Amino acid sequence: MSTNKLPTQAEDFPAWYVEVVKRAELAEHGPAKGSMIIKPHGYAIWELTQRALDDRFKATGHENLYFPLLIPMSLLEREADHVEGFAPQVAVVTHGGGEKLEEPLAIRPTSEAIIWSTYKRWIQSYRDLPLLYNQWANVLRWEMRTRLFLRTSEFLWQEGHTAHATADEAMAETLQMLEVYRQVAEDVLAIPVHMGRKSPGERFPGAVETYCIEGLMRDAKALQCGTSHFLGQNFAKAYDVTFLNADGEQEHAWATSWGFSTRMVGGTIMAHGDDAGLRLPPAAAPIQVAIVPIARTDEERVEVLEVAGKLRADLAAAGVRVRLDDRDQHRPGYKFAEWELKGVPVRIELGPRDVAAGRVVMASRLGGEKEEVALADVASGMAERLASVQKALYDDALAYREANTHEIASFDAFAAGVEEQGGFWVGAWCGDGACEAEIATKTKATIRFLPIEPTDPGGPCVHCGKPGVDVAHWARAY
RNA sequence: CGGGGCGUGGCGCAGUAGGUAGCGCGCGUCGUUCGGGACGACGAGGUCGGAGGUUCGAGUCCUCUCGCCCCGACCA
Repeated sequence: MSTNKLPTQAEDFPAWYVEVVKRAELAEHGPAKGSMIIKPHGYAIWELTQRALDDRFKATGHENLYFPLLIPMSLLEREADHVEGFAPQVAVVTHGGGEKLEEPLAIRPTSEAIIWSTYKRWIQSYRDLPLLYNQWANVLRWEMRTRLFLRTSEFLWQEGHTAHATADEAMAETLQMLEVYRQVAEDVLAIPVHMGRKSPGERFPGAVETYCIEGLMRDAKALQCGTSHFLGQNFAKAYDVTFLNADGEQEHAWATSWGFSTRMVGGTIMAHGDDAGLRLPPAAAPIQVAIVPIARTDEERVEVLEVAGKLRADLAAAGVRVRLDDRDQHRPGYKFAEWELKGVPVRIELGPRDVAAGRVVMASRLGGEKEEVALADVASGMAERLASVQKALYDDALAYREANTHEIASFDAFAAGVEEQGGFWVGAWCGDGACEAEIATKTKATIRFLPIEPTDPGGPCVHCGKPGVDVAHWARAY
């Protein structure tokens, strides 16, 4: 690991980000363009996120299944908007077994096509509905520009695909999963998010409505953190999925899909990190507590490690993810810096003086003074301590977002403000896609979201002056 | 696709007029160290992205080629 200083967030945020990802051993570039090797510390963050999501999926009645990576091109091409939206990003397998394939196979950029072509066989009657399924998978999108975690050509995610008998039920499902995403983003990753609706221009290809959770990163740029789509009957029509309702009539099924990806590991880094590196929310921290033993002599080492080992066992028994850093090739100062870089929320220093006094020295990744805590109280008080770190990170991010959210007083102020300080800019929008596009061209800011229910802004569009029909949050985004 | 950059020990880099490859970190052994990124000694490790060419001789010059990264347009 390099011991040079990190670039600071203020001088070069993108460089800071890449360096943190690499030095904290979250991930590195794979050999193929835009690909990523996720290392154990990064993957463990993803695993914790996965578990939090999966538990909630199960609790809301969903089951996991798995569909194939390869999709025959003809299948993918059935839904017009969907094809048009994804065509430029699809990688295609043309050869296999040393020969050119009869029909090229697309590597899934998302799985609506293969899933809905299959649902056709699974759905006959309203009694077969709803289908509440989710899959954990990798997908591939040929991106022009990539960034570790935030945008890689291949990424890991979950994609839920549900089928319903009525539009109302499908819409309720769409919003329910959006709420699940909000909970995981806020309660687990400690990233405050807005729940909203995408403008037609930002909608998922093939969706009737796209809802999203949207967060603000430490550089005042927005990040789309998860999306939940109400697909209407578009896919059922494209893939001919019909069912007989209770009145004996054929109907097309109603669909939703929703996804949350490894991008959020990047979001967690950018929402909380500081100039010393990562700051992980305890709920998503692979290691919540690192114990650094300190000793000079062999006798001290034996004595300290014995106490440290017992402390580790006590913490583990209390349900804490704890690491005893007993590596002897590094001195304590090195370890302090490393665990800070890796974002471990709480560090415990344990040396001969502490052993003698029956206490430890505790340091929070959030800063402040080191604190002496009686050995006997460490394990019992840890859950509460971690919870307070979790809350503090969330509160900090929320305060940052509030401080970087602005009402639009005039278009010029908006354009200048978004350029100089970033953040969310809130104001009235006329609902016209052409106007939206012009704003994007002029400011590089896009509508990140509209309220879930259209809301009268009570004034004219901030750009064109036509009557406003909705309240928009604009920002520059990843 | 447009603009820029880079391919040389594991990582980051240097490389003289073309003369047979070096530095820092890391790695191994030993010793001293250990409460905020330790130090010393010794040691291991490279057909310089690939192919062709010029030359007595190429990391270095020429031609071709492959790949990756960064910045913009596309996107979770």
